[in-house]
Amino acid sequence: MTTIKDVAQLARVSVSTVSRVINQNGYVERDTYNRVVAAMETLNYKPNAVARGLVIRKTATLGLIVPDVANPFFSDVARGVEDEAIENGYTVILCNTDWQVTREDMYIQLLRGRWVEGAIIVGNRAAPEFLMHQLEDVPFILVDSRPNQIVNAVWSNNLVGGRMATQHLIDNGCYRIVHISGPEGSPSALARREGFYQAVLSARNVQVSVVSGDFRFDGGYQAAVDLLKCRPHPNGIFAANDMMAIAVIQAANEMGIRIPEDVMLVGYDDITMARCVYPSLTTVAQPAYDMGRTASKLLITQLKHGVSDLQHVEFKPELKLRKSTERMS
Amino acid sequence: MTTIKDVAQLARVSVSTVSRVINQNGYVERDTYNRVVAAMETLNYKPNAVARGLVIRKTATLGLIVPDVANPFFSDVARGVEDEAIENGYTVILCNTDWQVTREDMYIQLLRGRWVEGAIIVGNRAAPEFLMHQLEDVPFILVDSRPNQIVNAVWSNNLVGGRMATQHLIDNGCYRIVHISGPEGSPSALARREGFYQAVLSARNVQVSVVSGDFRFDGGYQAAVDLLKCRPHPNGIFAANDMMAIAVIQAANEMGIRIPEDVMLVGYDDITMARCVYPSLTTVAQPAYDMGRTASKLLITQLKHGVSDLQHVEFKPELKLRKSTERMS
DNA sequence: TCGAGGTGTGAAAACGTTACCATATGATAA
DNA sequence: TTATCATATGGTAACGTTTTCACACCTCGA
Repeated sequence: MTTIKDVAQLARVSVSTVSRVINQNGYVERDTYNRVVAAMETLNYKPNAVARGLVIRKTATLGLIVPDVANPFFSDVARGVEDEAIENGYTVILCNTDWQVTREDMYIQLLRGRWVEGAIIVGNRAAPEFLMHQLEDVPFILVDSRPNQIVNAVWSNNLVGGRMATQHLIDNGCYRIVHISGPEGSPSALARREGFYQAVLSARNVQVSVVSGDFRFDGGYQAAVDLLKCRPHPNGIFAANDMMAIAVIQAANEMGIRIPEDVMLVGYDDITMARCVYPSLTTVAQPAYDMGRTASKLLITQLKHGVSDLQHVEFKPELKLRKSTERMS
Repeated sequence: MTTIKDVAQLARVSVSTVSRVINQNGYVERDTYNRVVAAMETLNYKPNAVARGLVIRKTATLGLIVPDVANPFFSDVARGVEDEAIENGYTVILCNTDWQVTREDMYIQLLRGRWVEGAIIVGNRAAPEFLMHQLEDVPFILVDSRPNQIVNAVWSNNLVGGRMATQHLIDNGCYRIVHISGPEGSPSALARREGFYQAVLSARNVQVSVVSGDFRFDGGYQAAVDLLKCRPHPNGIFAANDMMAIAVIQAANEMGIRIPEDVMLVGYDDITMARCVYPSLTTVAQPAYDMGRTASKLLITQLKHGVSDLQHVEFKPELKLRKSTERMS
């Protein structure tokens, strides 16, 4: 490992001078400059960000914590965050919690220990108060969280979304409706389920139940198989996200159950694939990329201009009608 | 920001003692220990990993660079890498290059500057020699790269895979075959294209062409629309990955072109969705999760037991036959 | 000729931590 | 009694940077 000292020695100058060359500040003679640059070149020297960070206490890095990168919604959010960050000279450290609270906590420690300048936490499981305590002086913003009055957040209204999805099933005549819920502890999953309850509560003659999923294909598949084995099986399913909804389609296909004739299906997220499956999936859309981008922008603004007021941005969910709930009459 | 000094002061001990408490080494009296722990608690003290890293030169962190987290293949690799890493006490910093060489380079600098102990680079665009130069003494392993004799690597044989996919189209009677290629600079895309050429070269009476895609849905969609507008349009398409293949399905659906009757289609990767689209997608499977996991394991073994011999692990691609190439006769 | 101010350079003190060495106390063995 | 050893703690030098201060040199105008 070559250090600034080695460079200084080879260039026959002090470390101060090398530092000045690296950071392009202070006076340094043309000749000296060239000598230093040449020395850095021959030694393949790269300044050590760890030591640098220790001194200047700036890292130009943002931390991004997501529950599951393999989920298209979250990876789109991540892309939005990253694009905005890079345009503003920040780099992004992405951490994947796999929906585990312990991993979330671990990565928060990691980020704080690495002195990220700000953090974006998507689908946080820990309470906002706890996060504030953990992150202490690191500004952060939540995405896809529950609305709350304590911290900055970007979210789409999952309560309304869940209600819309469910109401749509009811309006289409479904009367045995099942909700495949997201993982316990996911704020958006919780809100969607609440929306589901709100909708069915005001409906007449509707049998409902909720089974728990995990926002993953496999979990959704398992839930769907169990569900569709029942006699009589539900005639309306609201899956808490598209991955699970697509798993339902898969299971139904294999079991010879027709969608939408035998059972109608609504998903959530409107991932790209929702249009491509057969039958195409009715789903509640939320603008993942924009949400990420917005969160990133808000956080960066705060970093650049100091603390600001509490910022809340809400996106409106939108029901996309497709074949999986089309009436055949 | 509270430091070890603050803790020492509050607990009325020296920083050395606090350090001993934190790292659980050396002698420290029960009473002192408790006092220090209490002090850390009240101050909400978290050791600073930056400073720590500077001294002990170990970070227990791995760097993972992927071209596109939104691509299911890469996110599955990432999950594999991460699961293995965490089981071994490492945390993973994930970086997303968006297929841009500049970002890849930027993140390599970042990782090196942050003193990751090892790096896993997926679908590298830069040459291995360049990476060796850049990363210098940071051990690393390539995933989904070209086979080469210089660095450790885990890959599946994309050449054979590309050949298999193409041969399958030929065997099914396709005679106007188009390959939608992956992004320029992606090693696996390149190999698949070579496999394509090898297969068509040994075939008689086959018209071929190659158009370039980007491994993304949108790029594949655009390519597909252009392609299917031609008269006569191709009757066999080999898309370099499943995302683009699914985009082809989408485009074909919209244009009233039937798959497989009018045009047969093969993808690559066997992502979960490949089974769910209509028609289900014939594709070349590679075990993304296992590849990531293997790479991670290899790297960690090397880190723990010092330099080892050059390690190469090859996975065999496997053709999954589904409806998109089913003969209707 | 002198001082002011711009230019170029180096020494040394931070940053927050760990590791090593020194010192002190008490217990045990010769 | 004295030497040895385990236990407990503090002081201090690193780690690789940046930044501040100090000093030296040069040029220019009065």
